[in-house]
Amino acid sequence: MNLTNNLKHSTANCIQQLYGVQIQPAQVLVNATNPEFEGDYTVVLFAFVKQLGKSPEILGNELGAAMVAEMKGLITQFNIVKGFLNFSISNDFWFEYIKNANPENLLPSNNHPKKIMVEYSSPNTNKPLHLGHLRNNFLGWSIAEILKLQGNEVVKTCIVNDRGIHICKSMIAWQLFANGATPADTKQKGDHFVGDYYVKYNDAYKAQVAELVAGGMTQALAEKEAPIQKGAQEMLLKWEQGDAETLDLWKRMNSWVYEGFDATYQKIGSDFVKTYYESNTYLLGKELVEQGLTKKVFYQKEDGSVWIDLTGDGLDEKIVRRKDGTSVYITQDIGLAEVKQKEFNTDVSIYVVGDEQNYHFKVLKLICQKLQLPAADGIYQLSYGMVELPTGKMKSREGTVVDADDLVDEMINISKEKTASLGKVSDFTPAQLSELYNTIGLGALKFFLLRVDPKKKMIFNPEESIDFHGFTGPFIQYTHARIKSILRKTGTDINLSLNELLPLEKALAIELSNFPAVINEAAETLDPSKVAIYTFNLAKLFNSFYAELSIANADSEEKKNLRIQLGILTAATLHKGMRALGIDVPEQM
RNA sequence: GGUCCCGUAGUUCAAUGGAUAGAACGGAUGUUUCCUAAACAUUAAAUGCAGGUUCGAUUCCUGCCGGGACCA
Repeated sequence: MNLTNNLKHSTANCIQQLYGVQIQPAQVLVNATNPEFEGDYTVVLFAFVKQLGKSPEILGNELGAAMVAEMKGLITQFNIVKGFLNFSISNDFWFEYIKNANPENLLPSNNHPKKIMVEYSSPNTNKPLHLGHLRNNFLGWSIAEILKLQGNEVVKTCIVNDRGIHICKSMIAWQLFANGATPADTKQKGDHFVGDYYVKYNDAYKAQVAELVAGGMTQALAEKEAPIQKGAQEMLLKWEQGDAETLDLWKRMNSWVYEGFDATYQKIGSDFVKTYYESNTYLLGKELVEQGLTKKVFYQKEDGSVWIDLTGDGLDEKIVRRKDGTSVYITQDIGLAEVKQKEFNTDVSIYVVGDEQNYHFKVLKLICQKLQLPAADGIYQLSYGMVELPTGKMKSREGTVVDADDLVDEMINISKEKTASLGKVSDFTPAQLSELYNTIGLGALKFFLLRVDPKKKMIFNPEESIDFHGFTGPFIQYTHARIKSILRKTGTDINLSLNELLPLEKALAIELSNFPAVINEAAETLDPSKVAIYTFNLAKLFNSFYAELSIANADSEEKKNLRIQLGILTAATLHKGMRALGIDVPEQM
């Protein structure tokens, strides 16, 4: 239990003893004391003033005295300002904390570990990954890592949308325009190669429509009649009928795409325990639709289509099977939820999916609940906002998509230039340099996308967003490298003896002690930005400490050892925190 | 038409109903005989509008204005 929780329990306890009133510890608000007042932690009393019929002054005095008595040796004194009860924590407590903290074990304890699935990435096979996918991948990976740090068992999965009309568009364009070319021939990454044919399809389609319109056809009709469009539809039909030639081409082109994806995933550090393919799962919901009809969860309309009425839950009616018997998007998801549950039997299943699908997931969970599927209650969408450009949304048709591979490469290049201009790593081998550029470039990118509350849409400005100063990954990486550099010089073989703590030393100890609570909070709210903000604040605090107080040349051996220990703990915490974001921290930079 | 989300310094982001709304970038000014200046210190600058609830509202409620998403 951390100190904040201790204070909450003690507050509840003392109120119970003094006034016989029951209060839940969770109701007690404990904050860090505002720096302009004396104290370390503050209990906010206003909430209890009315309930207990006491003025804040009297309540504060009685409660403060009782808590000092109860937590003797821990709390040294208290003061009251309006309704704020400020407690000072003893120097010895913080010293003991610093002395006993184990840099190898900084994590929260968890008595109720869960088995949690995190599904993320979810690409289409007709286009390469873009900036939006990067946010998804980084979020998914990070939240999985944070949940692991909290002590849970995590299964990372991916669903690949590998079928449908959009894939057929790439396929027909390839047949028409490629002359049998392959990614190997053109020395192109497979996903980009296939994506280019998707673009070529759209160009050809537009040209054909324009031609038909010029020949006197209406726009609407032309859009239906364009030969390439008809070709794609025929191809989809052949695919569904299992036509061997079509399937061969489909497999061949998808394998190119997967090769490209794998390269990107490896570069950005995404991995999966299991990858599902929609081509294998898209029929799975059908059985459940039949069951739902029997259970009268669904009903059939006169035209034969199958629906569910969710108006009682504040939503609409939703179709789950078309009149021609084909399943819709949500039917597939119901089937997949069931399959995943059978395979992994998880307590919770988190889907990392953009907020444009909020409604879809609300419906999905409701339907699963009404069907009484075991997976139902565990379904949770980690909904994240769009990444927009200063000019607005990314639009592939207008060529304003920021390509994931391009962006990653650019970040690495910038980190290379920046590192070279500082000239601090002249002793690195070429391989070490290359690794360092990757670490810094990806660190900057990941941190940039993860430092914002996932729920909010964010703006990415290609010119201005790339920064290596201030609230960035490289700032924290630099702080870590700097600590490591100092520790290499001072050594880390130390013996700690009791010290009076200076304000900056104490502030660092307090900040360090918050780490487990931050991990818990990030895990509970599925919000890696909490970890990003925390690591930044810790690094900033250490940099102030560093500028103010010398470690290697401290006034006394005791001080030196104390500060070395603070350095060890800070470095370890930054390392753990950044790893939770999928970011490495270099030993030197 | 219905449902949902979002409006905070010039810009990008913070702030479980709590003390004088924090950071970063950009702007201004300083700090390098001493442990990594990708750093540190000082400084100017913001809650869309109008009501309401509350001891206290960026946060909750209502209306309006502006931006976005989804469902037909």
